[in-house]
Amino acid sequence: MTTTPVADPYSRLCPSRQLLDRIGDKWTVLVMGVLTPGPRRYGDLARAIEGVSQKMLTQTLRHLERDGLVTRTVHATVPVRVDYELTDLGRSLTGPLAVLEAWARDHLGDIETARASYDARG
Amino acid sequence: MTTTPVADPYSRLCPSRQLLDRIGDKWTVLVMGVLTPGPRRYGDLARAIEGVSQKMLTQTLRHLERDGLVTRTVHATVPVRVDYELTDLGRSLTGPLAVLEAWARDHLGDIETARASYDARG
DNA sequence: CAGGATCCGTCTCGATACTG
DNA sequence: CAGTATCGAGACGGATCCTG
Repeated sequence: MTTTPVADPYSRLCPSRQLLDRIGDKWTVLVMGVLTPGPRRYGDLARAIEGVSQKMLTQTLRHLERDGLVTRTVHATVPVRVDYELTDLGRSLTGPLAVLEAWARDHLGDIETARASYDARG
Repeated sequence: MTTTPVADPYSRLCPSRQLLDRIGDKWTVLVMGVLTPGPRRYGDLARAIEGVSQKMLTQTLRHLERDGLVTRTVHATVPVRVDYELTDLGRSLTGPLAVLEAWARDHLGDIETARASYDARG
């Protein structure tokens, strides 16, 4: 390692930022939440996550699969059946997500309150 | 509590999702990262976070202030001086963020690898 | 059943120019 | 120094139609 340019001190170096780029979209954490208890079929996911379109559900699952967080298994039955399941890597992420969720449960109300009083004043 | 409609089971109920809506944008975690050690001036933030525009830095700080995560203190000197500092609420969030960062440090490489092999095959 | 393809609105973000 | 105002590009997400 003769030349290891640091480049962008923050945008490159901050791992949280890179991670949030991957899980910060609208549906990823919801999908992972449904998959946490165990494998689910495509249709189950679609029904469990109310409001998601097929496009976004599929796109989210593809991204999760691409990043090695979820496996996609096609059963050659009639009709076709596709199961999605968290990988070990995916499961290792549920812990940190639970930490976030716990904080949110405890403090989202505070944010709501702060925002309300901020908006009330100006 | 006679009527407590659950409404959207997931999009409303998932606190992680709501939290990510607030910290999942491009600059928030970076700003909080710089503010974690202690108060910083506007210009310090701008210089520390390379690549951020004044517009986005200001907008991010306003949002953080609005949500009660950061305080903004104007010193009536010449020239003007403005300090930003994490509130107790803001500091309470640095723990969960550190957990995320730790996971990212340990596993972002795995994601990178998975993605590379996924792209290589198709 | 489990998607793929397409169109289109919205919202985020960056660049630029100007101000107390 | 610490912002504000405006404009335009591009990403993100939703609705719809079609397929093996």
